[in-house]
Amino acid sequence: MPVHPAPQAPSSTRPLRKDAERNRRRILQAAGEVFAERGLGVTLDEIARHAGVGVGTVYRRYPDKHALIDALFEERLDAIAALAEEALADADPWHGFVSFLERGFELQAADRGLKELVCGTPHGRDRVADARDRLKPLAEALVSRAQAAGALRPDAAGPDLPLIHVMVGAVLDASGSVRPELWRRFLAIVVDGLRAEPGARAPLPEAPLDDGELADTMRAVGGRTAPATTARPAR
Amino acid sequence: MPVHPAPQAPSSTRPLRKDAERNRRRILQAAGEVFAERGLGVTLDEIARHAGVGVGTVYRRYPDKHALIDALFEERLDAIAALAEEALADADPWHGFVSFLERGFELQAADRGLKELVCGTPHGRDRVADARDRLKPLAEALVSRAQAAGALRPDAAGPDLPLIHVMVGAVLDASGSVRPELWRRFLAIVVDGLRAEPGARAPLPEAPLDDGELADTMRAVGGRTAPATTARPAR
DNA sequence: CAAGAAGCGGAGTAGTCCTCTCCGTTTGTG
DNA sequence: CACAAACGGAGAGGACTACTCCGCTTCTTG
Repeated sequence: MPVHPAPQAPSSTRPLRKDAERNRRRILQAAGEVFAERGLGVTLDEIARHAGVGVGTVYRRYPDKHALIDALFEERLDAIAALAEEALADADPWHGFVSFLERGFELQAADRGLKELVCGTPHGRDRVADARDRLKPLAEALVSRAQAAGALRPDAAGPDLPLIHVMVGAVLDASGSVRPELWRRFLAIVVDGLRAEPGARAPLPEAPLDDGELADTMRAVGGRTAPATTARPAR
Repeated sequence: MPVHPAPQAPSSTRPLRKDAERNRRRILQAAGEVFAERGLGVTLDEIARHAGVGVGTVYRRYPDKHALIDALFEERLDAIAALAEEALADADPWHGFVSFLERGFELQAADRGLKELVCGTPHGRDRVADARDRLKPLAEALVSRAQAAGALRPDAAGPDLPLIHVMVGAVLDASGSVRPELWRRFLAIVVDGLRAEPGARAPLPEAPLDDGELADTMRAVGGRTAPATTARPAR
């Protein structure tokens, strides 16, 4: 296996050749676009084509797909943690809580690859696990602060948040290409269900789907039949 | 486990040979069990093994996988429509509405194949489309009856129901093997969000996940990286 | 402005997984 | 018992994907 020196080698080693550096940028940008649009499942061949380089070039720079994903999403995962901190600084605990959810989904709606990373795709590995660990106490704080303020129902809990992401994320996946903003409607329902006291409910955003949209959406859900949990009962 | 009404060739052709008939039953039962447990993605080889017959035998009886699924799930889809009619007969419109959701998810929690069929997997084809068409007016009625009674928020709509299935179904998929009943907690949140007026909220059922369970669950979500909307999967 | 190092492209390899076929063998039936 | 019906399961064939290899091109450097 050929050596793959520092992927971006900012310092120590001598700088990349001009064309190599240009290609590195192209690859990163292409990967960003393609992952965002079609998810982490795309092949590196596809990214290479989009970047206008050969696959070999991609593999020379990033030893495998995972390394590329890692390099690409590091900052984006930081952005989510930053979101939580921002929300925690919000004067109104409930508003902070809700806007954390909304912002989070906005990011995910704009980037399918990010969504898959957040929702536990195996590609994530360490970097994502780190991000999750960093996020956990923040989410916990967000929840208990909103509960202390009497706005969030007291029987909700920190570990419910990831599942809420799973739920609304499923709507995103299903309807994303049909009505990109539909998730707001269902997040609103969930958020209303999380309120401690139902005082002021805003009307639901986004009209319900019409028949045609619904048909398209349901077709998208099962895109393909899930690969059926392999025989292995556990890890 | 359920009844096996008229096989499929009750009249015209002459009855199957004794062993053939026995195998037909075995296959159907094995398919029921395996699809329920692992989803529609399992291979026919696997079903054959489970049934104790060769693949050839399965293919002789059912020209392809789809035909087998069709034969197997017809009655189960009817059961869901029956559920809706039952719910419509409930004296309390809100209770009818909620119990329709609950019963529906109970069925799906017990049968992963059914869940995939309901949630728009491509395998369904005609039979499922029919079932959906039959269900639509019933769901619509369930919704407007509950709204007329002032129990369901007026800005909810019939076409929201399938998406609610998608949402809660996602929780089912994620946590099914870790905490099979967790969906009840999130369905409760959603249902509380759908209430017109928040009078009597019951506390959430099912404790939130603990850290270990959460980790297992999130690992299950992205089981595999979604195959990235292919350009044209063809047919 | 050479010459050799660095980089490139993309066909090809190897691996996985799945559906469905074929045909020699076994079993049931009249 | 004869012969059609049914069986089993190896393997053909197809789809896809991650990654490698090596002859050719492009930079850099003295």
